[in-house]
Amino acid sequence: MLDISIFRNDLDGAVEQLKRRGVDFDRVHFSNLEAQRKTVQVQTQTLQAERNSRSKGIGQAKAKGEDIAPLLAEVGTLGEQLKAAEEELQGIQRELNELFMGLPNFLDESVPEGKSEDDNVEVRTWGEPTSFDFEAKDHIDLGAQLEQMDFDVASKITGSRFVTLSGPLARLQRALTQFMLDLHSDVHGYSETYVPFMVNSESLKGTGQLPKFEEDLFKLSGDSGYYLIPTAEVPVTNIVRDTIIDAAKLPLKFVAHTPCFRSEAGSYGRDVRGMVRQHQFEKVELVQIVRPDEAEEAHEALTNNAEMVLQKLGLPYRVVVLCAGDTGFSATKTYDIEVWLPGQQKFREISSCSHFGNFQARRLKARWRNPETGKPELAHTINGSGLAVGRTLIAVMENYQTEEGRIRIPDVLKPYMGNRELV
RNA sequence: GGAGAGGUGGCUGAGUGGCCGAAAGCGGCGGUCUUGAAAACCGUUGAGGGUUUGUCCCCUCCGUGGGUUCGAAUCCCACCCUCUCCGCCA
Repeated sequence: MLDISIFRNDLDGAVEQLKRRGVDFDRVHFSNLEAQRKTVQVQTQTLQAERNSRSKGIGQAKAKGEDIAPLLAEVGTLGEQLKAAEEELQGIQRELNELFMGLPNFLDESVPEGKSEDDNVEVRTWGEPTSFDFEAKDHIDLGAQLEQMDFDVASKITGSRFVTLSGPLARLQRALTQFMLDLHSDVHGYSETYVPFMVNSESLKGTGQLPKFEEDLFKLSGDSGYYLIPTAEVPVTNIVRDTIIDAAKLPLKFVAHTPCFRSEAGSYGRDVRGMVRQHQFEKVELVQIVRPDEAEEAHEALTNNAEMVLQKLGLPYRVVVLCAGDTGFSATKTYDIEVWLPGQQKFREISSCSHFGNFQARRLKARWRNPETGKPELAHTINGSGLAVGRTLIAVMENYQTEEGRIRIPDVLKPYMGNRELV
């Protein structure tokens, strides 16, 4: 959530910021609401103060054994007035809160202008697109030929956008997961974390998926109100919800492997074939909770941590910075890492590394105690995939395929694959 | 699923209608002492918001949401969560 005081102090600037995101902020509506809030809040608090002092007076009179009947009569309709004022204030505050919960984060100055993913800006590339002296297949054909990847069986079991893996290919996915977890925990200093795969709505509000993006989520039936997680970001970041973190403990660095569940509402017709876009996929997620003054550096570092997975695997990729129109709701700046997929002759997103500033922290009430001021201040949150395992599996298959349709196993994965050479 | 206990400040834990934003202890911070540290002693120490820049005043917060009352941490109702015992179970 954005800081409402920015809107109070510099409405023009705030409106301008939102315009970059294509949000047309209704400043008249806001100003009216805010003026009402001010009036009603002062009125409410005045009435509360009066109630408090009169009640105190009655208590003291009673203690002295005086007659309190006249005092009680004086209170009169104060209670009713107060109740009415409190209800009005509550209504206004609810409206303001709803308004602000629906506003996206301000963008970082360095985010390029633009409307769609076509306007994202390449920051760097690593490696050269893999070339073959034969006709390269995509992962769908490779998986089918190996008879270790089956979309038809999955659609029988469940429906579209699911897959089954079997044999060495299933193990390869597990190997990738293990490799990523080990790299991030042993080398990059993240703390391995296991979390629930279902979360309550408070957690989803905290990280920004709710209230605006409910249609992207799978909600469980029954009374629990729980949702399947769309990313480990939700449970992991919510570890620090409603906490004040000791400055000495920062930065907090978590790595978690979870399945992710997404309804993919609105993506009908996109990537319908293959494993690129599924309702369920595996992901290794990196999350950092940091001091504001270290956030930008941490965002770069986290992105590099994710890139390192691809470098170790020898998979060519590029990094792009998302433009204004493509940057997600809660993020102030996002780098996407895109891996080269020979089957599509394209770079495809395999990781999204975002800096949220204090946007999530304000919703989460995630704070740290600044030793300089002694006061709690909002932390900054950063996260990124390190990496999307399913898509990494695809990338390995397509980039490491042989003419016979087998998959060579990257060196770093061999220990996890019983030292075999080929799938 | 059945029975019971409990949710209070960074932590432990008192508090059953007004003197309670809340005892005490621990922890933290500052100081005295010390070559330094520890110990001891003294002081200090919750969060959020309004108003205002007069740092004086005011408001809210004792799991959450309602209710009773002039007045609620304290009484009533609902819900959530934690723990213990029994049953069941991966």
